[in-house]
Amino acid sequence: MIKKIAVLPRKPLRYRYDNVTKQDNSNTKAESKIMRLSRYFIPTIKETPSEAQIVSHRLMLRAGLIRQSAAGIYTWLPLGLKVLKKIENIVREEQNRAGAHELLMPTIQSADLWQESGRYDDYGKEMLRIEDRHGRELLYGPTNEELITDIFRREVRSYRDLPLNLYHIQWKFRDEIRPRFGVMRGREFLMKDNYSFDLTAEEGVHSYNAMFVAYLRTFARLGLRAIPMKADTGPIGGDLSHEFIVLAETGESEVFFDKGFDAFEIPGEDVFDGDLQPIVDQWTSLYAATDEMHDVENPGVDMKNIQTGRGIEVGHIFFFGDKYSKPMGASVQGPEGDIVDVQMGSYGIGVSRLIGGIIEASHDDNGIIWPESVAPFKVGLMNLNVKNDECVETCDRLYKEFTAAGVEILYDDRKEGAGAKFADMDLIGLPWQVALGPRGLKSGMVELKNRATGEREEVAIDDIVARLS
RNA sequence: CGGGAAGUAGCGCAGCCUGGUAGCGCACUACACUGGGGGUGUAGGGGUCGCAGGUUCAAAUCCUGUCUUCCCGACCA
Repeated sequence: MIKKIAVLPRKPLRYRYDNVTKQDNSNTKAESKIMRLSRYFIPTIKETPSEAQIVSHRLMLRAGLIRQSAAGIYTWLPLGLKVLKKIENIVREEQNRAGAHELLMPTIQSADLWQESGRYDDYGKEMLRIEDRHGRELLYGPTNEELITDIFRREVRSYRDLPLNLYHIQWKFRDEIRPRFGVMRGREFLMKDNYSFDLTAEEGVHSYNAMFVAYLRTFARLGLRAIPMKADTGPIGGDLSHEFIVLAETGESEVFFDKGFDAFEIPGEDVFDGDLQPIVDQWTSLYAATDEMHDVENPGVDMKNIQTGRGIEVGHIFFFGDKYSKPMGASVQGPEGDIVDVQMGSYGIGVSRLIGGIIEASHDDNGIIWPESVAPFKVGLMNLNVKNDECVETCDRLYKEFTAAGVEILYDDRKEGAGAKFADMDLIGLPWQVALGPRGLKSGMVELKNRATGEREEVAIDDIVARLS
């Protein structure tokens, strides 16, 4: 049988790059045209979805951040994805600052490595196992110790290459018996995990300390109050381990911590060159424990100084020495020519879970209250009357000016009533709301509202862009 | 995995007990009015009742199986 094949013209294909390269590729400008709510995609829900039990899950569905795809598996809608990326970036910046290097390991792993470490059988049903067309055993990675150790042992031979700290931000899958609480306890989740390699235990502790400090800074930048608590090292093992617990009234577990934490300062960004031990010593000097570790009968501490609250675990750091390096042969040649098993630590932050944590810690009856650092947009501009030409013109102008000033702005130009716009804007939770209607137009003022405090003030139309830039 | 519930329009639900033309509210579409806190009216569109099998003249409704989702517990970033 002869198939007719379309013959391509002989003329060489020539792409015109000029038009593309001349464009301004800055995010703000590229996005500016679509940040009109009438053209954007934020499907908000007025009613409470029945399956969502906790406030962050409800608000994430209502504000159009996520939609459930299967139990514990979610699609990230544009607004949710924007927040996720912002969190991811803050995590990334602080990791880089602390000296870690980013790479990206795959989600699908071969079973071989896991058989070598012995965890293929140990991990149990929580690990999602897959078979490819050739019958090879694969798995969707629940964590990456095996892979990273394999990379390390293949590429690193000498103590001169140490210390080394590698991280990635990648989707993981753990087939939880019972996923719940939306993104807080999903099966698929985005996690930053990293692994430090050092020659000696002392240097390993230094790497641990760097991560400890990086975590303090990361959570603070996310607008969270996180307290490091001594953790049960559990199956991962090791001597040194802390959980970072974010305080939120609706947290999953009860926590007990010394009032003295209130006075501690978050380390500055230049601390990594110096000795970190005093910082870690300070933050670990006071009592702090989750209900698992806290003995109510015999707390071993004067409860008069202890406050209780609820918290959500958002990070966990471990130093476990040669627990994995020894069985997997991750060693280097030391300065004396001897072969030394490296000292390892691993450090995790639940990036997707953090969105839930942030909302749990920051919301009210009307919706989400984003900390400015992770807000999907800084400002929401509302045209309260789209039938009024002058309103439209003025709002369009403000929108352009905000965009030109580099302010991340969402412009509600929909043909909705004012009430609907206010309600959606509160639900979405942008830090600043700018409302302009015919009434304000007459006096030359817009209403500026701070979402967090609820404070409103009149600001001259001509001043508002500068005010929020 | 143990215990408990639920699958009917995009969302929230009624109808099932007692089998007989598939409903309500919100959302959606069109038009008009309204225009500073989810406004009003008129007219519309949309559902093989999770799936499969069985009983019956007839099944959303009764029976069996199955899948999915949610809640409580043990587990966990």
